[in-house]
Amino acid sequence: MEKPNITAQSAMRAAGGRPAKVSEVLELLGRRVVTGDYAVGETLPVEKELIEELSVSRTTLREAIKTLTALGLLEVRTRHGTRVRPRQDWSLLSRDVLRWMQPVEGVNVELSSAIDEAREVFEPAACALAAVRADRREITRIRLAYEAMERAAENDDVEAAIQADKDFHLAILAATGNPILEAFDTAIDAVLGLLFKAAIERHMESFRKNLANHLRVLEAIEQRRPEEARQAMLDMIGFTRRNLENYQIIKPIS
Amino acid sequence: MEKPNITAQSAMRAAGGRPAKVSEVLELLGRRVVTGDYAVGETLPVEKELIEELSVSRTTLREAIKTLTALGLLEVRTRHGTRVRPRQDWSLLSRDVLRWMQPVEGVNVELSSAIDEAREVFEPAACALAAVRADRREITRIRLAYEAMERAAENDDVEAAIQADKDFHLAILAATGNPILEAFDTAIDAVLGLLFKAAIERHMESFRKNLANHLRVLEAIEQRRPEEARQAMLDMIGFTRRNLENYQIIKPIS
DNA sequence: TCTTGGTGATTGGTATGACGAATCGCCAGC
DNA sequence: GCTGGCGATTCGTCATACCAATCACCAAGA
Repeated sequence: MEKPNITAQSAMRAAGGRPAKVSEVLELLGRRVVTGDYAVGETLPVEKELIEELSVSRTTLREAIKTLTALGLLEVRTRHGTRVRPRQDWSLLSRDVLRWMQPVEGVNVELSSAIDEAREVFEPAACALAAVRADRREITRIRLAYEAMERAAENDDVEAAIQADKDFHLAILAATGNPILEAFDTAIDAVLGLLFKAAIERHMESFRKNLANHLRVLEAIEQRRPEEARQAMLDMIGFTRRNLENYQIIKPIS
Repeated sequence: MEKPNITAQSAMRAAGGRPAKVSEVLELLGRRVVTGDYAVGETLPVEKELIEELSVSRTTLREAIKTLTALGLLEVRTRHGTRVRPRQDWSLLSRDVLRWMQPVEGVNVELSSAIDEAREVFEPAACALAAVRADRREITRIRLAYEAMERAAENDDVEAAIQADKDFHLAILAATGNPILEAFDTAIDAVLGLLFKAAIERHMESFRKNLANHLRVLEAIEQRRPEEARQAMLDMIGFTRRNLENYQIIKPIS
């Protein structure tokens, strides 16, 4: 049902229960980079200093840095040190990077707005594709997510509502059969949780009102009507956008 | 002008000129995973065996595996070994992963089709956004790329044509001001090269015919007409798609 | 016979120390 | 002042060791 979601976050505890050191270092350095603690273009302290500051072995430090390099945050050159790469090279669709970019409390309005704008681009198209290509299994998954939303609405269960809403969108993405579009699911998964949580907690009623939009999407996909599905998703995102703007979780379109 | 493009590929040679060992191991293991040499869900040989097979130290092997883990290809659990994660978790927008997924000769039709389909989704939208938001600098970059395309057409310079065409599309993406959309530039950069190369080499004339489409996009952006820009890009992609289909570089829409 | 408990082997996680290669900065000599 | 070289710096790689968690196996006891 759920994918493993192996991220630094979830991997932070080794089987035993103690936090894994590499993950700790990764989290710390990753956050320092995205928060600008180490500015773009800046050179990080040399290995020796970081080892002393963090009290870890060189092995551990280097493994963490290898991960940050793979995520596009850092660039290591022999003898020149470790530097922060420009923002456009960061893997913004990585769970870890997205998490680091969100403040511990609240939301990153700039980033959330960008993701919401991207949703408006991808999700209607994904719906249209899903209406054409989804197999029975995938449609069932979408329907189950919708039904879970209905139950959550009845029970006033915020957590379940968020989860079901996310599942609904992820199921549609998965039904496009396009692996490139599916790559976007990380952003959906990582951020819709935040956005919806902020919105739903403020006003569960808006979640209920949005149920009808979801149902339209579902039915259009079931009936193999791509253009209706596209339009329904567009309407839904518009509805959501207005809510998010009202709560200042995202900023209005420029 | 050009971004550093630090990938395993380019990092394969350390400053000296000798290939870096970690990168070699990374390339080898990465390709084994995406080619299915190590199947999804399968457990890789234990560290000791890989060390012996590849004749590298444990440090080197583990740093390579750390990178593959960050790219979503592998998952390491203490005492359980290293396993290949399901395909939908792979970072398809990473240069390295995309490269591994393309055969050494020719193109991966499935993947190329998916990327082309994704382009049709986000590039028209990117054009519309660029028409609204691009600043003078960004518009200049787009125009310069267009002019480079014209020169390449005059000179029958295939390499320059490919590069300029890529630049044109990347410049538009960069002008959206949306970092999430920009994240797809990796896919564009890594794959348009392949696609265009295959197409242009076969028939430079189609590249020339496509110039007018590019000009329409450029002018619409300069004149701040988002809907015209969107439509122009849609037309351009349709034109390209027909070519690619003819050459069986991608498969027809389902 | 089945369960329970221990015990050693396996496997990844971390720490250390060492050496190499490339490069930078400084200083001496021309 | 310029040039050449030498030492120091810094990352890349290697070898080894120990730890913790877990698994497979076996033996003792109910």
